Amino acid sequence: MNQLEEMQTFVRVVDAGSITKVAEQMNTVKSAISRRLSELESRLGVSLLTRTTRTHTITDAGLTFYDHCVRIIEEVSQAESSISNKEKALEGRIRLAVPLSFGLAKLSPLLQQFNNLHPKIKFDVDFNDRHIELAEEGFDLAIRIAKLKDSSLIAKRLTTIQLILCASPAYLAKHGAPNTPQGLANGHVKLNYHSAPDSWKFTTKSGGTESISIPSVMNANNGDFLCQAAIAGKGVILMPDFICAEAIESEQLNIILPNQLTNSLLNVYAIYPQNKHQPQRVKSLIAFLVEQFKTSNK
Amino acid sequence: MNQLEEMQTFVRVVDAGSITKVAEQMNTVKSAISRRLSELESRLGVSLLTRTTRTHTITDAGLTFYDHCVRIIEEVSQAESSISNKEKALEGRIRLAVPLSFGLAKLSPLLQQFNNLHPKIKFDVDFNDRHIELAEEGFDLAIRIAKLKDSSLIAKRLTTIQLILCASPAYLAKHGAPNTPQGLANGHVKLNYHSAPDSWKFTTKSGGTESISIPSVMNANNGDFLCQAAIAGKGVILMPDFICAEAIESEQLNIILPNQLTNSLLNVYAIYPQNKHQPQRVKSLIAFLVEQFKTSNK
DNA sequence: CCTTATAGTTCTAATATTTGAAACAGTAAG
DNA sequence: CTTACTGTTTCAAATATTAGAACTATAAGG
Repeated sequence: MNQLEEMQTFVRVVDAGSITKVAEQMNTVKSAISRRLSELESRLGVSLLTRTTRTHTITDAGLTFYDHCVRIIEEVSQAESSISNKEKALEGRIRLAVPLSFGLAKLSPLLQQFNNLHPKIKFDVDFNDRHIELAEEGFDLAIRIAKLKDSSLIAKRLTTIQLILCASPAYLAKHGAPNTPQGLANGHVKLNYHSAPDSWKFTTKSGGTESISIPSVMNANNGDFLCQAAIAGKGVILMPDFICAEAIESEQLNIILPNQLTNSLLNVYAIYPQNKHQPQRVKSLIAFLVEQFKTSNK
Repeated sequence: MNQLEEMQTFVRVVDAGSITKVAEQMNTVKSAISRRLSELESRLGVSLLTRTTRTHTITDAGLTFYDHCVRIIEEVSQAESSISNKEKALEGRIRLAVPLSFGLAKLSPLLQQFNNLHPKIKFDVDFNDRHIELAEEGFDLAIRIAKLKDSSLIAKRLTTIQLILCASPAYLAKHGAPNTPQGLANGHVKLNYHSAPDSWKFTTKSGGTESISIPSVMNANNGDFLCQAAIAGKGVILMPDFICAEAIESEQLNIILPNQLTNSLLNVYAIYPQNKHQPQRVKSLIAFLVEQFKTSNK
């Protein structure tokens, strides 16, 4: 019982005035068309066509039904094509969740660029460091830093972030610039970034691992704030490169113990629900981000 | 591929928020529901629901599609129920073709009665003696007198008509009232009713058949007109009883050679296309006519 | 008027689709 | 950490649909 196909068949038979012709149009045999019509009439309990052996005339009820059918068929085709087109075209809205600092520093310009390429794609960006249930909150895509555990999501690595240990020249002048991890443990204080580990691990020149823990004089979940504090000489920070790069460049901050940190690399992932059918706009954005990060890292 | 069922399933899943519940509602198993959704999404090439293993959230596209679906389902149900009800209820229009004289004389009062019983049933009556292609011209029903050959139609005998040979007393006084068919052949003239045969057949007292042909001084395709002419003494008429009964009653016409005509009975049939599903109103009318003629003939 | 071609219906074997049941995978709640 | 529950997948069995031929009846053409 395929109501829609029955309706379609009925409409075409009325239009063409011939079961045989419709069978040809629809690439089937006349018996199939005949049976569909009978089926429909039986279900409705109404004759739609008054038949002689060779011709048929539409009944009153048939006429009424015909009008309904035409409209319904039109609406179904609209319903299907509207969303299919929308999803296949580079337009519509992308809901995106990004970490605050990385988002502002690194992603923001890329999104602007992407938007220039595809002006019909609108963004709805949530800058937030909280954990987000992608599927449940209706996000198309999220950017996450570091490890993820949600296994029903798909992750694509975009780039890496270098963690850099640094402090201001004034601070270092006052507390002494350490040459070894051990040196850091003597009298230094840190400004603690939100989800950072309590202790820092270093790879020594001999190849061993050393874990150093120093007191935190300031905690915050915002890297830029801590970076400002470090520039003001409040302590040592372990910061993603994109946050402190500028301060290092201008020598407001100096790198401490370069290349000695273990696991100083964080991965940045684009993660998205494992939808079988992803809107084209989302696919495009992911591809764009992958491409951009690839070239900018060269 | 049953699009409508897919849409229905999708809507119910969105409403209920659970595939399992919908499976129960629809008296099937969850695997069927799950497969229908996947099928629909594949065909559209779009994710309608973003799934985790235990829950799902509707996507943007899903939301759009949902609205369409709800409207379409509503319209389909309207389309089907509207005509089903209309055809099953005692309302609507009956297109009826009836012979002119018989229609006016015998049918007209019955139709009025029927209309009083079922005031919602409208009539569209074509009083016409021409041959009508029932099916092709969209009639629900026709009343026909005598034989019919259209085998794709169904006929139901309603009543019989008695043909009566008569003339006015004045005419008979002038030309002589015949006692035998042979007597009629001597100097009598007839007023010829449209499709009547050229010669009249009589059953003689000895049991034989006699065929008499007399000149026609007037031809017409309207019985009432010929009846008036006969009353005016213009000639002999062979008329259906319902046309001349009143004139005979009032002795404006006298019966000639009573009970001697062969085949003086005509059958009246209700004929209708052999639709498998006839509107209830038409069924009712046929039943009513059969019933009324049965009682009136007692 | 008869013959032939054609339209639609019905029947049946073959084919395709859909279902139901069970196994499976993953998550939430206790 | 276990249990209960949700949704997905798989596959044999049930169901529905189709193609093709035979059949009925009409229209058209000689």
